[in-house]
Amino acid sequence: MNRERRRALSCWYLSGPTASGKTKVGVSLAKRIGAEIISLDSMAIYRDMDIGTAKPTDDELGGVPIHLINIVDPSEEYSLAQYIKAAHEKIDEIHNRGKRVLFVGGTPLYLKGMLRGIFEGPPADKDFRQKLQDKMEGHPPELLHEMLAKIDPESAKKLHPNDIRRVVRALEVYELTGKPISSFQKQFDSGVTSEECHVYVLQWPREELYARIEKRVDKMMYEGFLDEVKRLTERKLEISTTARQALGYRELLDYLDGKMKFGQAVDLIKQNTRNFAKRQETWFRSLSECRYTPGAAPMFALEHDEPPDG
RNA sequence: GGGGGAUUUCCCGAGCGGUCAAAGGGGGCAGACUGUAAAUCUGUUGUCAACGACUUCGGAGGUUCGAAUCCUCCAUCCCCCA
Repeated sequence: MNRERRRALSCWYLSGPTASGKTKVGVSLAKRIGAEIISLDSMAIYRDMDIGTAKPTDDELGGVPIHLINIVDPSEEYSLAQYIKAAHEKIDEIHNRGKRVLFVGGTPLYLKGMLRGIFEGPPADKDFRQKLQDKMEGHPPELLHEMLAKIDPESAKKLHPNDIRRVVRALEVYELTGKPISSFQKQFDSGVTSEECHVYVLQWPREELYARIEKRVDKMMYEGFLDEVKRLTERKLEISTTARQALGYRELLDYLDGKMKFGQAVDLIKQNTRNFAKRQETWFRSLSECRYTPGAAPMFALEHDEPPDG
């Protein structure tokens, strides 16, 4: 196990699907263990996107420091690798201050990136992707997959021909490094057990979770979510593709573009959020590090579960 | 009061005598996922002792070797003329 991974595993984590109550529980947990919070959220990194990302307010934080929110402008793209790098820097900073680190958030890919590490690969290459797209003009998507099968049969076998994004990335990595992406990805498969780390996942019965989501979306609308999105569209800078795919924002953006009625947009936000929550849960199930705790009454058994040093 | 149209599996919606447990979409459920991830992709979805059987297409009858598809009556909804 390398140094990065050891460092990541020395931190505490609180995750769970959207609307599971992570912020509230996270803040109280942070206070109990003397931690600063690092947000584990792919959208809260954006400034000016507050209501829709359910960013914690100063009031909710009650003085607990939080990091990696409001660090990029909505016009900028952002990626997994950037997050992981920034997070590791933050961990060092906080540890040097003699505090513990508690990650709080619901982006499972980022969670896995912390827990299992990521591979040092080349960033996305827009030119390459553009060229590939031009080349594919008029050809069936299976052709890409066939191309991949020739250079990296292992990845091709794992990827569905329709999974164009991943097929393209695999092709891209090969083009840029001369090595198949499958040769980089081997290390992430095995994780430590939940007893060996502090990764907590808030859990709710599905029905209750869905009801909480509905309620929360209504609350966001009441708090002025639409105005927040309007303000975003009034800026000079275009909203980046990463930022505009945030739940709620994309539906409201479509509404403002006249693509649907307001009520439809709100219903869609609820629906898409429910689907997302379900996908998050699939992730948690796949990570051996996760320890479940009931969202309604999380218990952290601090007395006989001493946190690791550092 | 008269004329016309509709009723399909959780929802929307195809089907118009056999190849129909019934296209497609939505939803549900499950899975994948490492530089777009709150994204993207995949599988599954009547029941069962399940390569076969059984029950479904508003209800009840009928025609036919055979019906979700044709006929009759009933129910509900919609439209048009009064």
